[in-house]
Parts: sequence; C-alpha cells; structure tokens
Amino acid sequence: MELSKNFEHSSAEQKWYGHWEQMGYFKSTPDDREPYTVVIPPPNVTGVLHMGHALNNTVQDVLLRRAKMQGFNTCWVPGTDHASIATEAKVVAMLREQGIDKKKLSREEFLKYAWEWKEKYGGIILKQFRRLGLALDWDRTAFTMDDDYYAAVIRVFVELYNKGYIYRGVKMINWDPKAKTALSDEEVNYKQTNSKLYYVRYKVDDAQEEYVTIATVRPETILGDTAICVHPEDPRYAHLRGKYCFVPLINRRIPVIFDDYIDMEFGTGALKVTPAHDINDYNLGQKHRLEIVDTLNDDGTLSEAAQLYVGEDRFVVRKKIVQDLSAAGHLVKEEDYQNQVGYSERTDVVIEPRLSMQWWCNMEKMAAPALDAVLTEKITFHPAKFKNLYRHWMENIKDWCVSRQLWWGQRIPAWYAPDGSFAVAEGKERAYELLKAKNSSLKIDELRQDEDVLDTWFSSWLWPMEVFGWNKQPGNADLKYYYPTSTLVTAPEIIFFWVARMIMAGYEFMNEKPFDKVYFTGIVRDKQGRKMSKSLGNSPDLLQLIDDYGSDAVRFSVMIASPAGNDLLYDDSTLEQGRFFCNKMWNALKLIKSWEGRVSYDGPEAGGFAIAWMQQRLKEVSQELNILFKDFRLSEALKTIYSLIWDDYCSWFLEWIKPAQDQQISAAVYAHAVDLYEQLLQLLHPFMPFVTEDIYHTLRHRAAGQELMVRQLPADAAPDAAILKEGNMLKEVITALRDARNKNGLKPKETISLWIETRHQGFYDRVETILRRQVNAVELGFTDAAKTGTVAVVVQTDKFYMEADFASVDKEKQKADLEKELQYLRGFLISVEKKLSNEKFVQNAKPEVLDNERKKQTDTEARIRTLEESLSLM
RNA sequence: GGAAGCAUAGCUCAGCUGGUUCAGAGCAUCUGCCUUACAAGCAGAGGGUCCGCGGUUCGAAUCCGUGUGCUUCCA
Repeated sequence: MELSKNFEHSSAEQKWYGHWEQMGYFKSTPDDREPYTVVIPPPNVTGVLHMGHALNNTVQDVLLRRAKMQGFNTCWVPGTDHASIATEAKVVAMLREQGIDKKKLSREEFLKYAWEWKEKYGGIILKQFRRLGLALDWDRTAFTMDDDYYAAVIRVFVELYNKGYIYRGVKMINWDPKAKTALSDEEVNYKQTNSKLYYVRYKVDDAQEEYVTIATVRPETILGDTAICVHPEDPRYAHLRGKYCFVPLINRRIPVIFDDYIDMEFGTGALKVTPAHDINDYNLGQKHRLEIVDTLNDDGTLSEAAQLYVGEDRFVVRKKIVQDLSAAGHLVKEEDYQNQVGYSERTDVVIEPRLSMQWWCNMEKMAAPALDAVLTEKITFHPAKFKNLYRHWMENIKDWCVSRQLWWGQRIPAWYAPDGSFAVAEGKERAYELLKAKNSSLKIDELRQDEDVLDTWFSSWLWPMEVFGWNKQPGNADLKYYYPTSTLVTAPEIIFFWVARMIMAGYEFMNEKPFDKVYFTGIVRDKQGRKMSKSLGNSPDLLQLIDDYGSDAVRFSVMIASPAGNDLLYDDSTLEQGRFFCNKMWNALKLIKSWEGRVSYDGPEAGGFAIAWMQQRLKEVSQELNILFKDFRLSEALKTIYSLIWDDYCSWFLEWIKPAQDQQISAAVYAHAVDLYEQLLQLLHPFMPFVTEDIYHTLRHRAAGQELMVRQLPADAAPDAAILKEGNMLKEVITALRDARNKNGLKPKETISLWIETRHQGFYDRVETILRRQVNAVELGFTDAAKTGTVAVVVQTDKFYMEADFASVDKEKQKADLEKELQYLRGFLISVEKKLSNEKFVQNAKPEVLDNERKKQTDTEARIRTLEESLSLM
C-alpha cells in the first residue's frame, strides 16, 4: 500500500469518529467495573463552538479517554442549557425579522416559536463537538428544558419553598432594561467607566436665597429625589435641621435629613437621596421613611412619575437635563470622574438598580455543608487556590434572585387568587386545594399562574443528578452507579454561578456531593492577553482551524499551552507545532512500513540495545505520566509524550535500529519497533485520538474491536536504571562527537576513525554498530593512551580520539573549551565539598541528598582528572 | 476600598514537597546539511543578576517580608 506524503486529517477524522460511534465506544451502561463519570458543563443552547469550549472539552476528553484505557467504565454526558435570556433574545430577533412582534403573541404562541428555534438551531454546538473528537455518550444527551428536567426544577422550587428557603419579596434588584428582566448579582459585570460628576444646587425653602449643592453622576434621577442627606456633625449644614429643599426643574419639596452614613469628604458632603434607583439610597429611605418615586419604566425610559422627559431614554435624558439644569442656573460645575458601573452579563447594557417584587432563595443553610465539603477536601479543587475564593463567597452568601421576567424557562409554580393570596405547588389543582382551605368560595378558574420563569442556573445546578433521572426515578440504577460523578472541568468564571450551586444542590437533594474533583481550566486569551469574547470578536473560527490544521492539532495546541489552572495564550505557532507533530508520526509510520518487505528471519540479531533502552524509557515515562495525570498537569504530560515520541523514538531509537541501505532488518527488531510504536501511540491517544488511531491501524491490520481507543494500558513496572543510564551515556557521546565534528569543520559525509580510552569497553562493544553509524566512523578501536594528531573529546571519564581529514583543527579553541569546563568543574567541586564538610548539612540533609552529594563529589573528581590528563597531553 | 495571583532566554511560558550532572520547552536567531521517513525536516550552537531590596536556612528561581510593575476577582 502506498502511503500518502503527509497525514491527511480530514478523512481520518471522519472515518474514526464514525467508527468509534458505530462500535458503541462512547456508550456506557452500568456494569462491574468502577465508573468514571463526567457531566459536560452544558453549553448555552444558542452557542457556537469557541476556544473556551475547545479547551474545556478537550481536557474532559483527555481525562475520559485515559480513564477508559485504565479500565474504568467511562461515561460522559452531553447536553445544553436553555439559556433563557440569550435564547429569548434570539427568538425575539428572529420574529422581528419575520415581522412578528413578540408583544402581540400569547405566551403559548411564543413558546411554540421558541421550541421551533431550538429544534432547528439548538443542536449546532453539539454537532461541532463531534469535530473535536469528543467521546460523548450521545444517547444520554440532556437539555435543561426536557419534560422531566422541567419537572425536577419545579419540584425543587416547591420543596425549597416548603422548607422556607424560597420567598417572594420586594427588594432592590439588578434590572436589565434591554432584556427587561431581573438578574442575579452574579450576572452583573462591573466595569471602570469614565463618567462626569455634576454639582447641582437645590434651593432651600427659606426666605433667603440659600442653596445646597450636591454631587451626582446620575442627574437624570434627580426627578426621583425624595430627600437631601447630610452628616449630623457637619457644621456646614447644621443650620438646615428641619428644613426643606426644592428639587430643581420640578420643585418637589423634599426634607433635609441627617445620617452618619454620609461621607463628609466626598463631593460637597450633601447627598441627594433617590430611594427608587440606588441601593444605598433605598436603605436610607427605609430608615427615614422617605417617599419612593420610581421615575423609570422597565425599558429604561422615564415614567410618568418623572413629570419631565417622559418616554425618553435615561441616557438621552442625562444629556438633556444637564443642559436644562444649566439653563436654569442650577448646574454649579461638572468634573471628570471614574466609577464602577454595572453591565448586564447577557446584553451588556447598563444595569438599573430597581425595586421589584421577585422570588428569592435564601442560601445560608445550603451553603454550610457545601462549604464544609470543599474545606475538608471531600471535594478537591485543582488548582487548590480556588478554595479561598470559594470560601469567601460561601461565607458571605446572599439571597439568590431566581425569578426572571421572561417566557422561555421553567414557569414559576405559584398561583394567585383574586385577593392576591397565593400558593406554591407542583400543579394548579394542588395550588387550588391549598388556597381553597383558606377561602372556600374560590373557584379554580379564578387562579392565575405567576408570569415569570426561573433563572437558568436554577435548573443547571441540578445537572449532575438530573441527567441520570433523579426526579423521574429516584435512586435508579444509573444514578446509583454514576453519581457522584468523578471530575468536573470548568472555567473559574462560573465557580459561583454553577460549581458552588451544584455542590449545594447535591447535598440538599441527594445528601451527597455531585463530584469528587473540580478542575479549573485557564481563561483563553488572544496574543495581546485579552480575554477571548464575542464582543471583541477576537476568537478564531474553530471549525476553520479544524479544517486547516486538523482536530488533533487544535487539541494539541490548546493542551500544550494550558498548564493547570493558568491562562492560555492562544498562538498559531502551537497549532503548527501540532500539525508538524502529526506529520512526524506519519513519517515514522512510513519508515517502519518501508521495512515491512525487508524483514529477515535468519539474519543476525542486532538492535538489542536500542530495544532494551526504548522499553525502559517507556516504563519510565509511564510512571511519570501517572503522577502528572493525578495532579492534572496535563500540558506537562503532553510535553513528556511529545518528547518521548519525537526525540527518543524518532530521533534516537529509529536511527539506532535503521538497517543500512539495501540491508534486511531482523524480524524481532521489526516486531519490537512496531510494538513500541503502538505503545507510544496509546499514551498519546487521549490527547490526539485521530492521528494515533489512524496510524495504529495502518501499522498493523486489525479486526474491528481492536481499536486503540479501547486498548488497555499495562500495569506499571519499574524501569531498569542501569540501561537508562547507558542510553544517556550513548546519547551524550554521540552528541559530543557530532559537536566536535561540526566545530572542526567536518562535513556529515566525511568519515572518521575513532579510538576510545575507557574502562567500560564492554559497553562500547555492545553499542558499537550504533555509535559508528551515528558519528560516521569507518573504524572504531580502543586505546590506552592519547593519540597524536587527533581531536580529543571527553565525555564523563571516557576519552575519544577522532582522526579525520580535518580542514582545520583549532587546537587553541579545543584547549580553551576544555579549560573552561575544567574551571567550572573545580568550582562545582568546591561547592560540593563545602557542603559535605559542613556538619549542619551532614546532620540535617536527607540521606538520599547526602548520597547524591557524595556521588557528585567522586564523579566530579574523576572527571577533573580526566580533563587534566587530556589537557596535559595537548 | 477589600482580596488573590503573576514577574524566569528576543517572544510565549514550564519548573511538583528548598539540595548547582535542573535553570528547561516551543517559537525566533546562528552554523552545517536536499543523509536512502520527514526541508512542515536532520545534526549542532549561542542566549538568562530566575523583577529590586532585605530575611529565614548548611543551602533559595523555589519559603517569609518589603518595594515596583502587571492581571484578575469582590464591593
């Protein structure tokens, strides 16, 4: 079979993903094995694949595929969340394009459109996940609005209500005027913003022409002012006790109140109080029983209560009112000012603090076991630094605003009677029973259900239990087997949105943690260090990258640059590195395949040393990998495998066993070369599944069922340190001799004769073939004394004399190099001796450290002697 | 305002419990090679006051304090 010049990723990707799926390798059902379970952080149903998904899901795939090779029954559950705000916005926009106004639709009609939209576009991201090669159990695909999931959310709401955790109340909330809904505190992003501080004077209600000047960044809220507040100990305002002022432009008469909440240093020391539009003002208002004038509509325009600018947008009004205040002589001055302004996480418009009747969930009781689980490491965080952040949030947890003024989502199961009383229950009939007990004349048709839906996170916090059917069939076999799940992989940004709440829900409803470990990935940034985001448009098109570079290269790229928990700077060069790596492996395959027809069963056995060494390297690396995986040091694990394949296997091993031109290769050596390559491919497979599977099958014909993906890793075995040491020595000798050839102007094709002065002749006898080929020596012999007219090279305590047709031999340079090294070694020896003669060191250092120092001493002494001898003979 | 993290080669970053055969990788640079798998490659090389200062220790890139610079989170 003729192999293509390079690895062709697109055909391999299609072929193998389909094959794995067809073989049922992604599926999981409970059995006798230990489970390894992962639930995907459900992407937004409106989402498209971006860099963050690629990183996050590749990590999960790597963990899962490795666990599968270690004998676990692996189960990875895919799915999406319904993303109420984002989806509703998409559907509204789609309707607008079709000329349909949402306001003219009934709830049912709207939901019909929303479901149509979801069926049509909601699976896009899951299809894209397939391109990444993710080993997801597609049969288990879940959605947070599935019927049973919906029921679970309602059940949880009712249970928490009955426990007294959920309540209804008017509070200051974060209002998104674009989405026209309340948001939780977590959905607000504060950004440093350049604003202006306006100084506005209010006339005091007095015979004299007296004014009080306040400073504000939001002059448009003046129309809702219901007091002026000053500090009780401020001498500037002491005389205003009991007085009133007039709000400019509308002349509302408002009291001057005194409260030590005021910072006398800020602005003028006088504060305008707008209880309807600022949380602190609201608190002041409650304390001083102030009137509340709500001057804003839900879309951010001014309401009738404002009297002026009614129906105009808040930011338009800000400009207008400044002009009008100025014209009326009330604007004293304006200053540049930087402040933090809250923006909506979803729509990126400025959040409006607003008093509103909402549903709240008190989190304190649920937080206690969830905090304890992390602090006592029943659940471990990787990296552990996120424990602090988690603790801080959990210890200061606030009530969660769970209602949203939308249609797309789980509708709040509360029913209202005409008199305003209400009942929370899992259905209208049950609510009716509850209400009827208090009001026997009530008719069921008079009940009206709450119009609002629940926060999407109020459904996704049930994800690890509900994807296994917690609600439908409590304690079912799947739930028992797969829960708690093994590892959750997610971004640190959603530690509060999701991770913390899942832990709380797990303990509250399952009385058990949702997962053993949480691995936090880094944040993906662009070359300038900016976070990749839709608004910046700096995220590359993932599907295009996969088309161009291949899925394996993309996976390589995100994994190699992603040390545990640190940010990932996206860079094309790692993408290329990944693609080059695929080709390197493909070429190694081609080389091996080219030997297939040259196998000899009766030739002399050569290559024994190379095979023994490579086998030990494999064992050594396998042990290292176990530690790296245990600590989630995945980028290091990948680097280690990369180097094992490229450097050890391709650059050294294959060269060492390569038959000379037109020579045959022994059957045993060939078999070992194939065997070793298969094992290397297996180690790499979790990171780069397509190229490894493809090469694995090209290397040797395999029946269906013999895929690399399901091959089991062998048990760990300790490597033979002596062979590894010999291998290192051989590499060191080859490199030193090549360096000497280079430095003395010898071309690769020019041959040398080599004499070795050593006490380990047996070693060189065993590796003679390799050594001669690698340094292009036609003759190799041993000697007891320096050879004149040669170039001398010292490696450890062995000396090498190279004879060749050198263009020019720079004796002085050689001498200088040797002397430089000698000097370094003498200094090194002194530092080692100093340590060993230090009593405290000898007493305190661990035995192995001490042994190591002693070994360093003898090795260095021997090497110094060797170098000195060489120098003296030059 | 409160808290956390980071600072190592020209660039982007590794370096786990302190121990100079551990200062490393990729990219970039330089030299030599179209060597019969691979020029998307091969063989080599150069390059760092491990941010400044102080401390702990027999010993510090690693631990502690402090200064500077940058980043993030919370209010």
